[in-house]
Amino acid sequence: VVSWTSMLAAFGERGRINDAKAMFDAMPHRNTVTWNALIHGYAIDGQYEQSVMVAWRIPQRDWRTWQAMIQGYGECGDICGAEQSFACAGQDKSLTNAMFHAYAINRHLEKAKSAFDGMVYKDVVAWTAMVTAYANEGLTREMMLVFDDMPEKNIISWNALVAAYTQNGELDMGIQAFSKIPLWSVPSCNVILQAYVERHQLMEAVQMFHEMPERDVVSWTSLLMVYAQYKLLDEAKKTFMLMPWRTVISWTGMVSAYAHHGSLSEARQAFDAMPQKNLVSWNVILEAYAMNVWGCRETLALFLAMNLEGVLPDKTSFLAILAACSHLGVVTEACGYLRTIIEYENLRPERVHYNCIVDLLGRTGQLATAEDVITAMPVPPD
RNA sequence: GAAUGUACUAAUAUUG
Repeated sequence: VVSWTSMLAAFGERGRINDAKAMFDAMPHRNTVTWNALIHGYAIDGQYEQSVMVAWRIPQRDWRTWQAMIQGYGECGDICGAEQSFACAGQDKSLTNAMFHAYAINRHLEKAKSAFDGMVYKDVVAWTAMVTAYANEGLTREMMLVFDDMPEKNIISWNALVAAYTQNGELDMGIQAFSKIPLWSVPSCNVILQAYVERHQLMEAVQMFHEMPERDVVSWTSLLMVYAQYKLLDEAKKTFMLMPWRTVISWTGMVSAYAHHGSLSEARQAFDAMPQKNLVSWNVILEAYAMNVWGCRETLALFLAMNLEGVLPDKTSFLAILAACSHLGVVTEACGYLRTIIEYENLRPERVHYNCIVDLLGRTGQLATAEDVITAMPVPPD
Protein backbone atom coordinates (compact mmCIF):
# COMPACT_ATOMS: atom_id res chain seq x y z
CA VAL A 1 0.00 0.00 0.00
CA VAL A 2 2.79 2.40 0.88
CA SER A 3 4.61 2.13 -2.42
CA TRP A 4 1.41 2.37 -4.46
CA THR A 5 0.41 5.41 -2.46
CA SER A 6 3.80 7.02 -2.99
CA MET A 7 3.42 6.62 -6.71
CA LEU A 8 -0.10 7.98 -6.62
CA ALA A 9 1.03 10.99 -4.60
CA ALA A 10 3.89 11.63 -7.00
CA PHE A 11 1.49 11.70 -9.96
CA GLY A 12 -0.87 13.94 -8.07
CA GLU A 13 1.82 16.43 -7.16
CA ARG A 14 2.84 16.76 -10.76
CA GLY A 15 -0.70 17.46 -11.85
CA ARG A 16 -1.11 14.07 -13.49
CA ILE A 17 -4.43 13.42 -11.87
CA ASN A 18 -5.59 10.92 -14.47
CA ASP A 19 -2.56 8.75 -13.83
CA ALA A 20 -3.07 9.12 -10.11
CA LYS A 21 -6.68 8.02 -10.46
CA ALA A 22 -5.60 5.05 -12.57
CA MET A 23 -3.19 4.02 -9.83
CA PHE A 24 -5.93 4.39 -7.29
CA ASP A 25 -8.28 2.16 -9.25
CA ALA A 26 -5.61 -0.45 -9.81
CA MET A 27 -4.51 -0.69 -6.20
CA PRO A 28 -5.35 -3.88 -4.35
CA HIS A 29 -5.72 -2.11 -0.99
CA ARG A 30 -6.21 1.49 0.05
CA ASN A 31 -5.98 3.31 3.32
CA THR A 32 -6.76 6.85 4.43
CA VAL A 33 -3.38 8.13 3.28
CA THR A 34 -4.17 6.80 -0.20
CA TRP A 35 -7.51 8.56 -0.28
CA ASN A 36 -5.96 11.76 1.01
CA ALA A 37 -3.32 11.67 -1.69
CA LEU A 38 -6.06 11.30 -4.29
CA ILE A 39 -8.20 14.20 -3.13
CA HIS A 40 -5.09 16.30 -2.83
CA GLY A 41 -4.30 15.43 -6.43
CA TYR A 42 -7.67 16.73 -7.52
CA ALA A 43 -7.01 19.92 -5.57
CA ILE A 44 -3.62 20.38 -7.28
CA ASP A 45 -5.39 20.09 -10.61
CA GLY A 46 -7.94 22.68 -9.52
CA GLN A 47 -10.77 20.13 -9.43
CA TYR A 48 -12.03 21.13 -6.03
CA GLU A 49 -15.61 19.97 -6.57
CA GLN A 50 -14.35 16.53 -7.42
CA SER A 51 -11.96 16.60 -4.49
CA VAL A 52 -14.77 17.27 -2.06
CA MET A 53 -17.11 14.75 -3.65
CA VAL A 54 -14.54 11.99 -3.39
CA ALA A 55 -13.68 13.04 0.15
CA TRP A 56 -17.20 12.29 1.33
CA ARG A 57 -16.77 8.71 0.12
CA ILE A 58 -13.69 8.10 2.26
CA PRO A 59 -14.48 5.42 4.81
CA GLN A 60 -12.27 6.85 7.52
CA ARG A 61 -11.34 10.48 7.49
CA ASP A 62 -8.47 11.95 9.44
CA TRP A 63 -7.63 15.58 10.04
CA ARG A 64 -5.74 15.86 6.77
CA THR A 65 -8.89 14.75 4.99
CA TRP A 66 -10.90 17.43 6.73
CA GLN A 67 -8.28 20.00 5.96
CA ALA A 68 -8.43 19.15 2.27
CA MET A 69 -12.23 19.32 2.39
CA ILE A 70 -12.25 22.74 4.03
CA GLN A 71 -9.81 23.94 1.43
CA GLY A 72 -11.88 22.39 -1.36
CA TYR A 73 -15.09 24.01 -0.21
CA GLY A 74 -13.27 27.29 0.30
CA GLU A 75 -11.95 27.24 -3.24
CA CYS A 76 -15.43 26.46 -4.56
CA GLY A 77 -16.77 29.48 -2.75
CA ASP A 78 -18.89 27.25 -0.54
CA ILE A 79 -18.30 28.70 2.91
CA CYS A 80 -21.17 26.72 4.40
CA GLY A 81 -19.60 23.49 3.24
CA ALA A 82 -16.29 24.53 4.72
CA GLU A 83 -17.90 25.41 8.04
CA GLN A 84 -19.82 22.17 8.00
CA SER A 85 -16.63 20.17 7.48
CA PHE A 86 -14.95 22.15 10.20
CA ALA A 87 -17.82 21.29 12.53
CA CYS A 88 -17.77 17.61 11.54
CA ALA A 89 -14.10 17.52 12.45
CA GLY A 90 -14.93 18.88 15.87
CA GLN A 91 -13.34 22.26 15.15
CA ASP A 92 -9.94 20.74 15.62
CA LYS A 93 -7.20 23.25 16.36
CA SER A 94 -5.09 21.96 13.47
CA LEU A 95 -7.86 23.01 11.09
CA THR A 96 -8.21 26.64 12.11
CA ASN A 97 -5.67 27.72 9.52
CA ALA A 98 -7.63 26.00 6.77
CA MET A 99 -10.91 27.52 7.93
CA PHE A 100 -9.32 30.92 8.23
CA HIS A 101 -7.92 30.64 4.73
CA ALA A 102 -11.32 29.61 3.37
CA TYR A 103 -12.77 32.84 4.74
CA ALA A 104 -9.87 34.86 3.43
CA ILE A 105 -10.03 33.71 -0.17
CA ASN A 106 -13.77 34.29 -0.22
CA ARG A 107 -13.16 37.83 0.90
CA HIS A 108 -14.98 37.41 4.19
CA LEU A 109 -12.41 39.55 5.89
CA GLU A 110 -14.41 40.03 9.08
CA LYS A 111 -14.86 36.32 9.64
CA ALA A 112 -11.25 35.70 8.67
CA LYS A 113 -10.08 38.31 11.13
CA SER A 114 -12.11 36.87 13.99
CA ALA A 115 -10.93 33.36 13.16
CA PHE A 116 -7.40 34.70 13.22
CA ASP A 117 -7.91 36.51 16.51
CA GLY A 118 -9.49 33.40 17.98
CA MET A 119 -6.47 31.24 17.36
CA VAL A 120 -4.81 30.27 20.60
CA TYR A 121 -1.48 29.80 18.94
CA LYS A 122 -0.78 31.61 15.70
CA ASP A 123 1.99 30.09 13.66
CA VAL A 124 3.92 31.78 10.90
CA VAL A 125 1.54 30.30 8.34
CA ALA A 126 -1.46 32.04 9.88
CA TRP A 127 0.39 35.33 10.17
CA THR A 128 1.48 35.21 6.56
CA ALA A 129 -2.00 34.34 5.39
CA MET A 130 -3.32 37.35 7.28
CA VAL A 131 -0.82 39.61 5.52
CA THR A 132 -2.01 38.29 2.18
CA ALA A 133 -5.66 38.60 3.15
CA TYR A 134 -5.28 42.31 3.88
CA ALA A 135 -3.21 42.81 0.78
CA ASN A 136 -5.89 41.24 -1.39
CA GLU A 137 -8.38 43.72 -0.04
CA GLY A 138 -6.02 46.58 -0.77
CA LEU A 139 -5.62 47.35 2.92
CA THR A 140 -1.92 48.14 2.82
CA ARG A 141 -1.97 49.96 6.11
CA GLU A 142 -3.41 47.03 8.09
CA MET A 143 -1.17 44.66 6.19
CA MET A 144 1.92 46.54 7.36
CA LEU A 145 0.75 46.49 10.97
CA VAL A 146 0.22 42.73 10.85
CA PHE A 147 3.61 42.21 9.31
CA ASP A 148 5.27 44.30 12.01
CA ASP A 149 3.45 42.34 14.71
CA MET A 150 4.65 39.00 13.40
CA PRO A 151 6.78 37.40 16.08
CA GLU A 152 8.84 35.48 13.57
CA LYS A 153 9.16 35.86 9.86
CA ASN A 154 10.42 33.42 7.31
CA ILE A 155 11.22 33.83 3.65
CA ILE A 156 7.61 33.17 2.64
CA SER A 157 6.34 35.94 4.91
CA TRP A 158 8.80 38.33 3.34
CA ASN A 159 7.78 37.26 -0.14
CA ALA A 160 4.16 37.82 0.83
CA LEU A 161 5.01 41.34 1.90
CA VAL A 162 6.80 42.10 -1.35
CA ALA A 163 3.89 40.67 -3.35
CA ALA A 164 1.45 42.65 -1.24
CA TYR A 165 3.14 45.86 -2.32
CA THR A 166 3.71 45.06 -5.97
CA GLN A 167 0.15 43.82 -6.41
CA ASN A 168 -1.19 47.03 -4.92
CA GLY A 169 0.68 49.26 -7.31
CA GLU A 170 3.56 50.00 -4.95
CA LEU A 171 6.51 48.69 -6.90
CA ASP A 172 8.98 50.95 -5.11
CA MET A 173 7.84 49.77 -1.69
CA GLY A 174 8.01 46.21 -2.98
CA ILE A 175 11.57 46.60 -4.17
CA GLN A 176 12.46 48.24 -0.89
CA ALA A 177 11.09 45.27 1.05
CA PHE A 178 12.72 42.93 -1.41
CA SER A 179 16.13 44.44 -0.72
CA LYS A 180 15.67 43.87 3.00
CA ILE A 181 15.30 40.12 2.54
CA PRO A 182 18.38 38.44 4.01
CA LEU A 183 18.49 35.61 1.51
CA TRP A 184 16.35 35.54 -1.61
CA SER A 185 14.48 32.45 -2.63
CA VAL A 186 13.48 31.84 -6.23
CA PRO A 187 9.88 32.94 -5.52
CA SER A 188 11.20 36.21 -4.04
CA CYS A 189 12.71 37.07 -7.39
CA ASN A 190 9.65 35.75 -9.19
CA VAL A 191 7.47 38.29 -7.41
CA ILE A 192 9.58 41.15 -8.74
CA LEU A 193 9.83 39.58 -12.16
CA GLN A 194 6.07 39.23 -12.36
CA ALA A 195 5.62 42.80 -11.21
CA TYR A 196 7.57 43.92 -14.26
CA VAL A 197 5.57 41.61 -16.48
CA GLU A 198 2.31 43.06 -15.24
CA ARG A 199 3.61 46.55 -15.82
CA HIS A 200 4.57 45.63 -19.36
CA GLN A 201 8.21 46.46 -18.63
CA LEU A 202 9.87 44.09 -21.03
CA MET A 203 13.45 45.18 -20.55
CA GLU A 204 13.30 45.09 -16.77
CA ALA A 205 11.59 41.72 -16.77
CA VAL A 206 14.16 40.17 -19.07
CA GLN A 207 16.98 41.67 -17.06
CA MET A 208 15.53 40.35 -13.80
CA PHE A 209 15.14 36.94 -15.34
CA HIS A 210 18.80 36.78 -16.28
CA GLU A 211 20.13 38.34 -13.10
CA MET A 212 18.33 36.15 -10.63
CA PRO A 213 20.54 33.48 -9.08
CA GLU A 214 18.26 30.62 -10.04
CA ARG A 215 15.15 30.18 -12.12
CA ASP A 216 12.26 27.79 -11.76
CA VAL A 217 9.32 26.94 -13.98
CA VAL A 218 7.41 29.96 -12.67
CA SER A 219 10.22 32.31 -13.71
CA TRP A 220 10.31 30.77 -17.17
CA THR A 221 6.55 31.06 -17.55
CA SER A 222 6.61 34.71 -16.55
CA LEU A 223 9.25 35.36 -19.18
CA LEU A 224 7.16 33.54 -21.76
CA MET A 225 4.17 35.69 -20.92
CA VAL A 226 6.01 38.98 -21.15
CA TYR A 227 7.13 38.05 -24.66
CA ALA A 228 3.56 37.13 -25.48
CA GLN A 229 2.37 40.53 -24.25
CA TYR A 230 4.76 42.19 -26.64
CA LYS A 231 3.59 39.92 -29.44
CA LEU A 232 7.12 38.55 -29.67
CA LEU A 233 5.85 35.13 -30.56
CA ASP A 234 9.19 33.79 -31.71
CA GLU A 235 10.79 34.77 -28.43
CA ALA A 236 7.90 33.22 -26.54
CA LYS A 237 8.24 30.03 -28.54
CA LYS A 238 11.98 29.96 -27.97
CA THR A 239 11.46 30.47 -24.25
CA PHE A 240 8.96 27.67 -24.17
CA MET A 241 11.38 25.30 -25.84
CA LEU A 242 14.28 26.30 -23.62
CA MET A 243 12.35 25.72 -20.41
CA PRO A 244 13.94 22.89 -18.45
CA TRP A 245 10.49 21.52 -17.71
CA ARG A 246 6.91 22.60 -18.23
CA THR A 247 3.76 22.52 -16.21
CA VAL A 248 0.19 22.66 -17.42
CA ILE A 249 0.36 26.41 -16.76
CA SER A 250 3.34 26.93 -19.05
CA TRP A 251 1.58 24.94 -21.74
CA THR A 252 -1.61 26.91 -21.34
CA GLY A 253 0.33 30.16 -21.51
CA MET A 254 1.86 29.03 -24.79
CA VAL A 255 -1.52 28.05 -26.23
CA SER A 256 -2.88 31.41 -25.17
CA ALA A 257 0.04 33.20 -26.82
CA TYR A 258 -0.64 31.39 -30.08
CA ALA A 259 -4.32 32.14 -29.85
CA HIS A 260 -3.81 35.85 -29.33
CA HIS A 261 -0.77 36.56 -31.46
CA GLY A 262 -0.31 33.56 -33.70
CA SER A 263 -2.76 31.40 -35.52
CA LEU A 264 -5.64 29.27 -34.42
CA SER A 265 -4.05 26.18 -35.94
CA GLU A 266 -0.84 26.68 -33.97
CA ALA A 267 -2.87 27.13 -30.81
CA ARG A 268 -4.78 23.96 -31.56
CA GLN A 269 -1.60 22.06 -32.31
CA ALA A 270 -0.08 23.06 -28.98
CA PHE A 271 -3.33 22.28 -27.21
CA ASP A 272 -3.47 18.80 -28.68
CA ALA A 273 0.14 18.22 -27.70
CA MET A 274 -0.44 19.04 -24.05
CA PRO A 275 0.50 16.20 -21.71
CA GLN A 276 -2.23 17.30 -19.31
CA LYS A 277 -5.07 19.75 -19.66
CA ASN A 278 -7.03 21.47 -16.96
CA LEU A 279 -10.08 23.70 -16.90
CA VAL A 280 -8.14 26.83 -17.85
CA SER A 281 -6.52 25.07 -20.81
CA TRP A 282 -9.93 24.15 -22.11
CA ASN A 283 -11.25 27.66 -21.56
CA VAL A 284 -8.36 29.10 -23.53
CA ILE A 285 -9.04 26.92 -26.54
CA LEU A 286 -12.80 27.47 -26.32
CA GLU A 287 -12.26 31.23 -26.34
CA ALA A 288 -9.71 31.00 -29.12
CA TYR A 289 -12.24 29.43 -31.46
CA ALA A 290 -15.04 31.71 -30.29
CA MET A 291 -13.15 34.81 -31.39
CA ASN A 292 -14.11 34.33 -35.03
CA VAL A 293 -17.39 33.28 -36.57
CA TRP A 294 -15.84 30.40 -38.46
CA GLY A 295 -14.47 28.87 -35.29
CA CYS A 296 -17.63 28.99 -33.25
CA ARG A 297 -18.93 25.59 -34.23
CA GLU A 298 -15.60 24.17 -33.13
CA THR A 299 -16.04 25.88 -29.76
CA LEU A 300 -19.28 24.00 -29.31
CA ALA A 301 -17.68 20.76 -30.45
CA LEU A 302 -14.78 21.23 -28.05
CA PHE A 303 -17.19 21.88 -25.23
CA LEU A 304 -18.63 18.45 -25.85
CA ALA A 305 -15.15 16.92 -25.89
CA MET A 306 -14.37 18.66 -22.63
CA ASN A 307 -17.42 17.11 -21.00
CA LEU A 308 -16.45 13.70 -22.32
CA GLU A 309 -13.04 14.13 -20.68
CA GLY A 310 -14.82 14.73 -17.40
CA VAL A 311 -13.67 18.33 -17.02
CA LEU A 312 -16.39 20.36 -15.35
CA PRO A 313 -16.98 23.74 -17.02
CA ASP A 314 -17.10 26.98 -15.09
CA LYS A 315 -18.69 30.34 -15.82
CA THR A 316 -15.84 31.31 -18.13
CA SER A 317 -16.39 28.20 -20.22
CA PHE A 318 -20.05 29.09 -20.59
CA LEU A 319 -19.20 32.65 -21.47
CA ALA A 320 -17.16 31.34 -24.37
CA ILE A 321 -20.01 29.05 -25.36
CA LEU A 322 -22.61 31.82 -25.28
CA ALA A 323 -20.29 34.17 -27.15
CA ALA A 324 -19.96 31.49 -29.80
CA CYS A 325 -23.72 31.10 -30.02
CA SER A 326 -24.03 34.84 -30.26
CA HIS A 327 -21.63 35.01 -33.18
CA LEU A 328 -23.42 32.16 -34.86
CA GLY A 329 -26.80 33.75 -34.27
CA VAL A 330 -28.31 30.57 -32.88
CA VAL A 331 -30.88 31.57 -30.27
CA THR A 332 -32.27 28.15 -29.48
CA GLU A 333 -28.90 26.62 -28.78
CA ALA A 334 -27.90 29.58 -26.62
CA CYS A 335 -31.00 29.12 -24.48
CA GLY A 336 -30.21 25.45 -24.23
CA TYR A 337 -26.76 26.23 -22.86
CA LEU A 338 -28.23 28.77 -20.49
CA ARG A 339 -30.40 26.01 -19.10
CA THR A 340 -27.35 23.77 -18.87
CA ILE A 341 -25.69 26.29 -16.57
CA ILE A 342 -28.55 25.95 -14.13
CA GLU A 343 -28.13 22.19 -14.08
CA TYR A 344 -24.72 22.61 -12.49
CA GLU A 345 -24.96 22.79 -8.73
CA ASN A 346 -22.16 25.28 -8.29
CA LEU A 347 -23.06 27.58 -11.18
CA ARG A 348 -25.80 29.99 -11.95
CA PRO A 349 -26.16 32.35 -14.89
CA GLU A 350 -24.70 35.77 -14.23
CA ARG A 351 -25.23 39.11 -15.84
CA VAL A 352 -22.47 38.55 -18.39
CA HIS A 353 -24.26 35.42 -19.56
CA TYR A 354 -27.57 37.20 -19.95
CA ASN A 355 -25.79 40.01 -21.73
CA CYS A 356 -24.69 37.51 -24.35
CA ILE A 357 -28.26 36.35 -24.81
CA VAL A 358 -29.57 39.89 -25.07
CA ASP A 359 -26.83 40.74 -27.53
CA LEU A 360 -27.77 37.72 -29.58
CA LEU A 361 -31.47 38.52 -29.57
CA GLY A 362 -30.76 42.11 -30.49
CA ARG A 363 -28.55 41.06 -33.33
CA THR A 364 -31.14 38.69 -34.71
CA GLY A 365 -33.73 41.43 -34.63
CA GLN A 366 -35.81 40.04 -31.76
CA LEU A 367 -35.88 43.27 -29.83
CA ALA A 368 -39.10 42.57 -27.97
CA THR A 369 -37.79 39.25 -26.68
CA ALA A 370 -34.54 40.94 -25.73
CA GLU A 371 -36.45 43.40 -23.60
CA ASP A 372 -38.41 40.57 -22.02
CA VAL A 373 -35.17 38.88 -21.06
CA ILE A 374 -33.82 42.07 -19.52
CA THR A 375 -36.88 42.52 -17.34
CA ALA A 376 -37.18 38.84 -16.46
CA MET A 377 -33.56 38.00 -15.69
CA PRO A 378 -32.80 37.27 -12.05
CA VAL A 379 -29.86 39.67 -11.91
CA PRO A 380 -30.14 43.43 -12.38
CA PRO A 381 -29.11 44.71 -15.82
CA ASP A 382 -26.28 47.18 -16.32
C1' G B 1 12.52 4.40 10.77
C1' A B 2 8.78 4.65 4.64
C1' A B 3 3.55 7.27 1.56
C1' U B 4 -0.92 12.22 2.10
C1' G B 5 -1.78 18.39 4.43
C1' U B 6 -2.20 24.60 5.57
C1' A B 7 0.77 30.64 4.15
C1' C B 8 4.34 33.81 -0.87
C1' U B 9 5.31 33.95 -7.09
C1' A B 10 3.48 32.01 -13.28
C1' A B 11 -1.75 30.54 -17.51
C1' U B 12 -8.11 31.95 -19.62
C1' A B 13 -13.00 35.46 -20.41
C1' U B 14 -16.83 39.85 -19.75
C1' U B 15 -17.91 48.38 -22.17
C1' G B 16 -18.94 43.97 -27.76
